[in-house]
Amino acid sequence: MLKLTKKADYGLIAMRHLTTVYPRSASAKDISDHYGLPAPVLAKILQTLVRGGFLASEHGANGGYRLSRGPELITAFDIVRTIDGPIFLTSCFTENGDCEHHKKCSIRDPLRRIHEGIISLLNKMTMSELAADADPVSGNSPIGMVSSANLTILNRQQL
Amino acid sequence: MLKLTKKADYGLIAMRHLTTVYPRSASAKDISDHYGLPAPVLAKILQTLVRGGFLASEHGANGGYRLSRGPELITAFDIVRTIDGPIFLTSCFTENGDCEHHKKCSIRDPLRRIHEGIISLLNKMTMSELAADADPVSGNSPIGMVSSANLTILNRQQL
DNA sequence: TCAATGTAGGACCTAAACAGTCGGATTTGC
DNA sequence: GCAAATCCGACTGTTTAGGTCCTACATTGA
Repeated sequence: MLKLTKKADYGLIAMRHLTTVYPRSASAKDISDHYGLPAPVLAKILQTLVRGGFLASEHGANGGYRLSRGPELITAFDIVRTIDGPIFLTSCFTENGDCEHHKKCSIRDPLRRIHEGIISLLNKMTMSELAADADPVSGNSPIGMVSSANLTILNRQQL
Repeated sequence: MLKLTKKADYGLIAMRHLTTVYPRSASAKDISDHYGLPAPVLAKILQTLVRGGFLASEHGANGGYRLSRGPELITAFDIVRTIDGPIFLTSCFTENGDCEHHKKCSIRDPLRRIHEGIISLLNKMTMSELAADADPVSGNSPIGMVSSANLTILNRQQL
Protein backbone atom coordinates (compact mmCIF):
# COMPACT_ATOMS: atom_id res chain seq x y z
CA MET A 1 0.00 0.00 0.00
CA LEU A 2 3.00 2.22 -0.05
CA LYS A 3 2.54 3.84 3.27
CA LEU A 4 4.50 4.48 6.38
CA THR A 5 3.86 2.28 9.36
CA LYS A 6 2.20 3.67 12.43
CA LYS A 7 5.48 3.27 14.22
CA ALA A 8 7.11 5.62 11.77
CA ASP A 9 4.22 8.01 12.21
CA TYR A 10 4.59 7.86 15.98
CA GLY A 11 8.32 8.34 15.65
CA LEU A 12 7.89 11.43 13.51
CA ILE A 13 5.33 12.88 15.88
CA ALA A 14 7.64 12.28 18.81
CA MET A 15 10.63 13.71 17.02
CA ARG A 16 8.69 16.77 16.09
CA HIS A 17 7.66 17.17 19.70
CA LEU A 18 11.24 16.85 20.87
CA THR A 19 12.21 19.40 18.27
CA THR A 20 9.80 21.93 19.68
CA VAL A 21 11.27 21.55 23.16
CA TYR A 22 14.86 21.25 21.98
CA PRO A 23 17.34 21.32 23.62
CA ARG A 24 15.23 20.29 26.55
CA SER A 25 14.06 16.72 27.00
CA ALA A 26 10.71 15.00 27.37
CA SER A 27 9.79 11.62 28.75
CA ALA A 28 8.08 8.95 26.73
CA LYS A 29 5.07 9.32 28.97
CA ASP A 30 4.90 13.06 28.38
CA ILE A 31 4.75 12.50 24.67
CA SER A 32 2.37 9.56 24.70
CA ASP A 33 -0.01 11.43 26.98
CA HIS A 34 0.19 14.52 24.87
CA TYR A 35 -0.75 12.84 21.61
CA GLY A 36 -2.69 9.88 22.92
CA LEU A 37 -0.16 7.35 21.66
CA PRO A 38 0.25 3.93 23.29
CA ALA A 39 3.04 4.44 25.76
CA PRO A 40 4.91 1.11 25.56
CA VAL A 41 4.99 1.26 21.80
CA LEU A 42 6.28 4.79 21.80
CA ALA A 43 8.91 3.88 24.38
CA LYS A 44 10.23 1.18 22.14
CA ILE A 45 10.32 3.49 19.18
CA LEU A 46 12.26 6.07 21.14
CA GLN A 47 14.72 3.41 22.23
CA THR A 48 15.22 2.48 18.61
CA LEU A 49 15.93 6.09 17.77
CA VAL A 50 18.46 6.23 20.60
CA ARG A 51 20.25 3.24 19.11
CA GLY A 52 20.11 4.97 15.77
CA GLY A 53 21.93 7.92 17.29
CA PHE A 54 19.23 10.53 16.84
CA LEU A 55 18.17 10.74 20.46
CA ALA A 56 20.00 10.77 23.77
CA SER A 57 18.31 9.23 26.78
CA GLU A 58 18.47 10.41 30.39
CA HIS A 59 17.73 7.78 32.99
CA GLY A 60 16.04 8.12 36.30
CA ALA A 61 13.48 10.48 37.64
CA ASN A 62 13.06 13.58 35.51
CA GLY A 63 14.75 11.63 32.77
CA GLY A 64 13.59 11.47 29.21
CA TYR A 65 14.75 11.82 25.63
CA ARG A 66 16.49 14.66 23.90
CA LEU A 67 17.61 15.25 20.35
CA SER A 68 21.23 14.24 20.10
CA ARG A 69 21.91 16.97 17.57
CA GLY A 70 20.30 20.02 16.07
CA PRO A 71 16.90 19.46 14.48
CA GLU A 72 18.19 20.77 11.17
CA LEU A 73 20.58 17.84 11.05
CA ILE A 74 17.94 15.12 11.30
CA THR A 75 15.70 14.27 8.37
CA ALA A 76 12.43 12.43 8.01
CA PHE A 77 14.33 9.83 6.04
CA ASP A 78 16.62 9.19 9.02
CA ILE A 79 13.65 8.52 11.26
CA VAL A 80 11.63 6.41 8.87
CA ARG A 81 14.61 4.36 7.92
CA THR A 82 15.67 3.77 11.51
CA ILE A 83 12.21 2.67 12.55
CA ASP A 84 10.92 0.85 9.52
CA GLY A 85 14.19 -0.38 8.13
CA PRO A 86 15.46 0.14 4.62
CA ILE A 87 13.05 1.54 2.10
CA PHE A 88 12.53 -0.39 -1.10
CA LEU A 89 10.16 0.82 -3.69
CA THR A 90 10.14 -2.62 -5.20
CA SER A 91 11.43 -5.89 -3.86
CA CYS A 92 13.74 -5.93 -6.84
CA PHE A 93 16.35 -3.82 -5.16
CA THR A 94 17.85 -4.33 -1.80
CA GLU A 95 20.19 -1.92 -0.09
CA ASN A 96 23.34 -3.29 -1.57
CA GLY A 97 22.31 -4.47 -4.95
CA ASP A 98 19.60 -5.77 -7.16
CA CYS A 99 17.83 -9.02 -7.35
CA GLU A 100 20.10 -11.23 -9.36
CA HIS A 101 17.66 -12.83 -11.75
CA HIS A 102 15.78 -11.01 -14.45
CA LYS A 103 18.82 -9.39 -15.92
CA LYS A 104 16.16 -7.68 -17.91
CA CYS A 105 13.37 -7.59 -15.39
CA SER A 106 12.97 -4.34 -17.17
CA ILE A 107 11.08 -2.19 -14.75
CA ARG A 108 14.02 -1.83 -12.42
CA ASP A 109 15.77 1.13 -13.88
CA PRO A 110 12.74 3.36 -14.30
CA LEU A 111 11.52 2.49 -10.84
CA ARG A 112 14.90 3.22 -9.41
CA ARG A 113 14.52 6.81 -10.49
CA ILE A 114 11.23 7.06 -8.65
CA HIS A 115 12.75 5.30 -5.69
CA GLU A 116 15.56 7.80 -5.48
CA GLY A 117 13.12 10.63 -5.89
CA ILE A 118 11.15 9.47 -2.87
CA ILE A 119 14.25 9.15 -0.73
CA SER A 120 15.33 12.58 -1.83
CA LEU A 121 11.98 14.01 -0.81
CA LEU A 122 12.22 12.44 2.62
CA ASN A 123 15.80 13.51 2.97
CA LYS A 124 15.02 17.14 2.33
CA MET A 125 12.49 17.24 5.13
CA THR A 126 14.42 18.07 8.30
CA MET A 127 12.97 18.05 11.78
CA SER A 128 13.21 21.83 11.75
CA GLU A 129 10.90 21.97 8.77
CA LEU A 130 8.63 19.34 10.23
CA ALA A 131 8.17 21.49 13.31
CA ALA A 132 8.17 24.79 11.48
CA ASP A 133 4.47 25.46 11.21
CA ALA A 134 3.68 23.84 14.53
CA ASP A 135 2.47 25.49 17.65
CA PRO A 136 4.95 25.61 20.47
CA VAL A 137 4.02 22.90 22.88
CA SER A 138 3.83 25.05 25.95
CA GLY A 139 0.64 26.00 27.72
CA ASN A 140 -2.49 25.91 25.65
CA SER A 141 -2.22 22.70 23.80
CA PRO A 142 -5.12 22.46 21.35
CA ILE A 143 -5.48 18.86 22.34
CA GLY A 144 -6.01 19.68 25.96
CA MET A 145 -9.76 19.81 25.60
CA VAL A 146 -10.09 16.23 24.53
CA SER A 147 -9.81 13.57 27.16
CA SER A 148 -6.95 11.18 26.82
CA ALA A 149 -9.34 8.25 26.90
CA ASN A 150 -11.24 9.50 23.90
CA LEU A 151 -8.05 10.05 22.03
CA THR A 152 -6.95 6.53 22.65
CA ILE A 153 -10.16 5.18 21.23
CA LEU A 154 -9.87 7.38 18.20
CA ASN A 155 -6.35 6.19 17.74
CA ARG A 156 -7.40 2.60 17.66
CA GLN A 157 -9.95 3.27 15.01
CA GLN A 158 -8.35 5.74 12.74
CA LEU A 159 -4.69 6.37 13.20
CA MET B 1 8.25 -0.39 4.92
CA LEU B 2 7.13 1.92 2.21
CA LYS B 3 7.36 -0.46 -0.64
CA LEU B 4 5.19 -1.70 -3.43
CA THR B 5 3.60 -5.09 -3.12
CA LYS B 6 4.70 -7.92 -5.34
CA LYS B 7 1.38 -7.67 -7.07
CA ALA B 8 2.11 -4.11 -8.06
CA ASP B 9 5.53 -5.21 -9.25
CA TYR B 10 3.98 -7.97 -11.30
CA GLY B 11 1.42 -5.58 -12.66
CA LEU B 12 4.06 -3.11 -13.76
CA ILE B 13 6.11 -5.84 -15.39
CA ALA B 14 3.05 -7.08 -17.24
CA MET B 15 2.03 -3.60 -18.30
CA ARG B 16 5.48 -2.90 -19.59
CA HIS B 17 5.35 -6.12 -21.57
CA LEU B 18 2.02 -5.22 -23.05
CA THR B 19 3.41 -1.82 -23.91
CA THR B 20 6.22 -3.36 -25.91
CA VAL B 21 3.78 -5.40 -27.97
CA TYR B 22 1.17 -2.65 -28.21
CA PRO B 23 -1.27 -2.57 -29.92
CA ARG B 24 -1.10 -6.32 -30.09
CA SER B 25 -2.21 -8.50 -27.19
CA ALA B 26 -0.58 -11.17 -25.04
CA SER B 27 -2.10 -13.87 -22.87
CA ALA B 28 -1.53 -14.09 -19.15
CA LYS B 29 0.34 -17.31 -19.74
CA ASP B 30 2.65 -15.68 -22.27
CA ILE B 31 3.64 -13.08 -19.75
CA SER B 32 3.95 -15.35 -16.74
CA ASP B 33 6.11 -17.78 -18.71
CA HIS B 34 8.23 -14.98 -20.00
CA TYR B 35 9.10 -13.52 -16.62
CA GLY B 36 8.65 -16.57 -14.43
CA LEU B 37 5.71 -15.11 -12.57
CA PRO B 38 3.06 -17.31 -10.93
CA ALA B 39 0.36 -17.56 -13.58
CA PRO B 40 -2.83 -17.51 -11.46
CA VAL B 41 -1.63 -14.51 -9.52
CA LEU B 42 -0.76 -12.64 -12.65
CA ALA B 43 -4.13 -13.51 -14.17
CA LYS B 44 -5.90 -11.99 -11.23
CA ILE B 45 -3.82 -8.85 -11.45
CA LEU B 46 -4.59 -8.48 -15.13
CA GLN B 47 -8.29 -8.90 -14.44
CA THR B 48 -8.05 -6.15 -11.87
CA LEU B 49 -6.42 -3.90 -14.44
CA VAL B 50 -9.23 -4.71 -16.88
CA ARG B 51 -11.76 -3.59 -14.30
CA GLY B 52 -9.68 -0.48 -13.77
CA GLY B 53 -10.02 0.30 -17.45
CA PHE B 54 -6.36 0.07 -18.41
CA LEU B 55 -6.54 -3.24 -20.21
CA ALA B 56 -9.00 -4.80 -22.62
CA SER B 57 -9.44 -8.56 -22.52
CA GLU B 58 -10.10 -10.86 -25.44
CA HIS B 59 -11.85 -14.09 -24.55
CA GLY B 60 -11.43 -17.49 -26.01
CA ALA B 61 -8.60 -19.16 -27.85
CA ASN B 62 -5.91 -16.74 -28.97
CA GLY B 63 -7.34 -14.34 -26.49
CA GLY B 64 -5.32 -12.20 -24.17
CA TYR B 65 -4.88 -8.72 -22.84
CA ARG B 66 -4.22 -5.49 -24.64
CA LEU B 67 -3.69 -1.92 -23.50
CA SER B 68 -7.00 -0.13 -23.67
CA ARG B 69 -5.30 3.12 -24.68
CA GLY B 70 -1.93 4.41 -25.73
CA PRO B 71 0.94 3.64 -23.36
CA GLU B 72 1.65 7.34 -22.97
CA LEU B 73 -1.76 7.73 -21.36
CA ILE B 74 -1.19 5.22 -18.57
CA THR B 75 1.02 6.02 -15.61
CA ALA B 76 2.72 3.94 -12.98
CA PHE B 77 0.46 5.61 -10.46
CA ASP B 78 -2.60 4.30 -12.30
CA ILE B 79 -1.32 0.76 -12.07
CA VAL B 80 -0.11 0.84 -8.50
CA ARG B 81 -3.25 2.48 -7.33
CA THR B 82 -5.51 0.06 -9.14
CA ILE B 83 -3.71 -2.96 -7.76
CA ASP B 84 -2.69 -1.87 -4.29
CA GLY B 85 -5.47 0.56 -3.59
CA PRO B 86 -5.11 4.14 -2.50
CA ILE B 87 -1.70 5.33 -1.49
CA PHE B 88 -1.31 6.95 1.88
CA LEU B 89 1.99 8.15 3.06
CA THR B 90 0.65 8.14 6.58
CA SER B 91 -2.53 6.71 8.03
CA CYS B 92 -3.44 10.25 8.95
CA PHE B 93 -4.88 11.00 5.59
CA THR B 94 -7.39 9.04 3.64
CA GLU B 95 -8.43 9.73 0.11
CA ASN B 96 -11.19 12.12 0.97
CA GLY B 97 -9.97 13.79 4.08
CA ASP B 98 -7.87 13.63 7.14
CA CYS B 99 -8.17 11.75 10.32
CA GLU B 100 -10.52 13.76 12.44
CA HIS B 101 -8.74 13.74 15.74
CA HIS B 102 -5.45 15.46 16.41
CA LYS B 103 -6.48 18.75 14.98
CA LYS B 104 -2.87 19.47 15.61
CA CYS B 105 -1.37 16.10 14.99
CA SER B 106 1.22 18.37 13.59
CA ILE B 107 3.11 16.22 11.16
CA ARG B 108 0.26 16.08 8.70
CA ASP B 109 0.91 19.14 6.64
CA PRO B 110 4.62 18.60 6.08
CA LEU B 111 4.06 14.96 5.25
CA ARG B 112 1.33 15.86 2.86
CA ARG B 113 3.85 17.69 0.74
CA ILE B 114 6.02 14.60 0.59
CA HIS B 115 2.96 12.49 -0.11
CA GLU B 116 2.01 14.63 -3.05
CA GLY B 117 5.55 14.59 -4.29
CA ILE B 118 5.56 10.82 -4.38
CA ILE B 119 2.29 10.66 -6.25
CA SER B 120 3.57 13.21 -8.67
CA LEU B 121 6.67 11.11 -9.30
CA LEU B 122 4.57 8.04 -10.00
CA ASN B 123 2.20 10.01 -12.14
CA LYS B 124 4.94 11.30 -14.37
CA MET B 125 6.13 7.82 -15.18
CA THR B 126 4.08 6.66 -18.14
CA MET B 127 4.12 3.18 -19.58
CA SER B 128 5.96 4.59 -22.58
CA GLU B 129 8.80 5.71 -20.34
CA LEU B 130 8.71 2.49 -18.38
CA ALA B 131 9.24 0.56 -21.58
CA ALA B 132 11.57 3.10 -23.16
CA ASP B 133 14.91 1.52 -22.42
CA ALA B 134 13.63 -2.01 -22.70
CA ASP B 135 14.47 -4.54 -25.35
CA PRO B 136 11.69 -5.35 -27.74
CA VAL B 137 10.21 -8.62 -26.66
CA SER B 138 10.49 -10.38 -29.97
CA GLY B 139 12.91 -13.17 -30.72
CA ASN B 140 16.01 -13.23 -28.57
CA SER B 141 14.72 -12.65 -25.11
CA PRO B 142 17.66 -12.22 -22.78
CA ILE B 143 15.87 -14.41 -20.33
CA GLY B 144 15.71 -17.32 -22.71
CA MET B 145 18.87 -18.89 -21.39
CA VAL B 146 17.53 -19.39 -17.90
CA SER B 147 15.11 -22.20 -17.35
CA SER B 148 11.67 -21.25 -16.24
CA ALA B 149 11.94 -23.58 -13.27
CA ASN B 150 15.01 -21.80 -11.96
CA LEU B 151 13.34 -18.49 -12.38
CA THR B 152 10.41 -19.61 -10.33
CA ILE B 153 12.65 -20.66 -7.50
CA LEU B 154 14.52 -17.40 -7.62
CA ASN B 155 11.25 -15.58 -7.58
CA ARG B 156 10.13 -17.25 -4.44
CA GLN B 157 13.30 -16.34 -2.65
CA GLN B 158 14.03 -12.90 -3.85
CA LEU B 159 11.36 -11.10 -5.71
C1' DT C 1 18.26 4.42 52.36
C1' DC C 2 14.09 3.91 50.09
C1' DA C 3 10.48 4.89 47.01
C1' DA C 4 9.09 7.02 42.80
C1' DT C 5 10.02 7.72 38.20
C1' DG C 6 12.21 6.87 34.34
C1' DT C 7 14.69 4.06 30.49
C1' DA C 8 16.06 -0.78 28.49
C1' DG C 9 14.74 -4.87 26.50
C1' DG C 10 12.79 -9.36 25.74
C1' DA C 11 8.72 -12.64 25.22
C1' DC C 12 4.40 -13.02 23.63
C1' DC C 13 -0.24 -12.44 21.46
C1' DT C 14 -3.65 -10.94 17.93
C1' DA C 15 -5.49 -9.27 13.71
C1' DA C 16 -4.79 -7.99 9.13
C1' DA C 17 -2.68 -8.07 4.85
C1' DC C 18 0.00 -10.30 1.41
C1' DA C 19 0.93 -14.23 -1.65
C1' DG C 20 -0.54 -17.94 -3.62
C1' DT C 21 -3.78 -22.14 -4.68
C1' DC C 22 -7.81 -24.38 -6.31
C1' DG C 23 -12.05 -25.25 -8.69
C1' DG C 24 -15.30 -24.10 -11.78
C1' DA C 25 -17.89 -21.14 -15.28
C1' DT C 26 -17.86 -18.81 -19.66
C1' DT C 27 -16.30 -17.46 -24.18
C1' DT C 28 -14.03 -18.16 -28.59
C1' DG C 29 -11.43 -20.34 -32.52
C1' DC C 30 -10.55 -24.50 -35.03
C1' DG D 1 -17.18 -30.65 -29.82
C1' DC D 2 -12.79 -29.62 -28.03
C1' DA D 3 -9.06 -26.87 -26.60
C1' DA D 4 -7.44 -22.55 -25.09
C1' DA D 5 -8.19 -18.67 -23.07
C1' DT D 6 -10.44 -15.22 -19.82
C1' DC D 7 -13.21 -14.72 -15.63
C1' DC D 8 -14.58 -15.13 -10.68
C1' DG D 9 -14.92 -16.45 -6.00
C1' DA D 10 -13.46 -19.04 -2.05
C1' DC D 11 -9.90 -20.78 0.55
C1' DT D 12 -5.25 -21.38 2.95
C1' DG D 13 -0.61 -20.36 4.78
C1' DT D 14 2.75 -17.02 6.08
C1' DT D 15 4.44 -12.78 7.40
C1' DT D 16 4.26 -8.52 9.74
C1' DA D 17 2.39 -4.70 12.03
C1' DG D 18 0.63 -3.32 16.35
C1' DG D 19 0.26 -3.81 20.90
C1' DT D 20 0.64 -5.94 25.78
C1' DC D 21 3.13 -7.64 29.63
C1' DC D 22 6.89 -8.43 32.60
C1' DT D 23 11.43 -7.72 34.46
C1' DA D 24 15.78 -5.38 35.10
C1' DC D 25 18.41 -1.29 35.73
C1' DA D 26 19.45 3.86 36.57
C1' DT D 27 18.60 8.26 38.70
C1' DT D 28 16.57 11.55 41.64
C1' DG D 29 14.38 13.43 45.77
C1' DA D 30 12.58 12.95 50.31
